[in-house]
Amino acid sequence: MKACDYTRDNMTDLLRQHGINPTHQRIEIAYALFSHQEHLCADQVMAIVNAKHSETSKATVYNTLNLFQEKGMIREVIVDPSKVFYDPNTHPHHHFYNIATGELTDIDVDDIGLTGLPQLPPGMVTEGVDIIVRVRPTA
Amino acid sequence: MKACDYTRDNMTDLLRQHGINPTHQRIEIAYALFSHQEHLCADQVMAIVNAKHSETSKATVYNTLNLFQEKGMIREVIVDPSKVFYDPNTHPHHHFYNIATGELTDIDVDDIGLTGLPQLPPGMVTEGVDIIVRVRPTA
DNA sequence: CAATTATTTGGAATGTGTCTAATTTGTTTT
DNA sequence: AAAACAAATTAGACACATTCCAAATAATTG
Ligand SMILES: [Mn+2]
Ligand SMILES: [Mn+2]
Ligand SMILES: [Zn+2]
Ligand SMILES: [Zn+2]
Repeated sequence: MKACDYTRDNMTDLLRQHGINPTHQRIEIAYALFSHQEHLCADQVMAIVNAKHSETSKATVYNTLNLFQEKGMIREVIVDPSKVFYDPNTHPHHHFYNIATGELTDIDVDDIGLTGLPQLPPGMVTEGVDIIVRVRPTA
Repeated sequence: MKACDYTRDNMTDLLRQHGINPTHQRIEIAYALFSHQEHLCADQVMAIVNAKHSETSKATVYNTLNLFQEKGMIREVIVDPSKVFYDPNTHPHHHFYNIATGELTDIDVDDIGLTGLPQLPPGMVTEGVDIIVRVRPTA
């Protein structure tokens, strides 16, 4: 799917596909995340959605991002102790994290090989593997 | 160094080795982290240090943990959006994160192999690579 | 000892994120 | 369509980790 394919109508379908009732606010929040194709935190989403006229409350932005995540429509990225980033890319992938700017960049999981992880204790299952490469501009 | 080798006297040396002036509070905080050999967050450190009589303020705990980290004596682990964990193990290594209990377990870096990381853009250097394996008890 | 510097401290402030009870919106029933 | 019911949104209070600040203490220097 190309970036220009992320229309509000497509967001409505996407929401339905994830069993989420499409409302004005939910469509706008989904559109903010998917049309930008970026890793955004809650207050950035809020700023985008309310850019013209204030339309969506803080509570709804947080409720909705958590709902999207529970339904598997987006993913959380934990790299910054002060805020959560939300990622519209739910395919398995990893991240470069620019510690100077806070910018996140995807790393395709097909490219990388990871071996030698110790066996899990019995009764444990892997929920996911996150690789974060912290980078910074040369001093 | 064995666990029983972490005495308060050794902490004094360790602090000096990192260019940190050893004070009562700094020695206690270092001792809390190194003698436990665990991943602790700020309020756990505070609880340990003040277990008997309240001796160290919240501000000092935070100041000191940040100082230790800047001087490379300990390391931050970012896995939980609500709090930072501090790790007395500064050797390169990775982590299991039990999302049910919040417990962190080290993974030795010698055991694992990681290949295929894309080349960095020019002017960028890698500061570190963190691999976090999120695990949970079988449903 | 006096002066200076380093460290610690309580408490206020900041910033994310959650909670709650009231309102609005949407849907179903009669 | 009006009433009843359910779902979603909202403002603002709240919680909590962390930082900030200016005053108090402690340690060092001359
Ligand atoms: Mn969440
Ligand atoms: Mn920090
Ligand atoms: Zn991503
Ligand atoms: Zn560790």
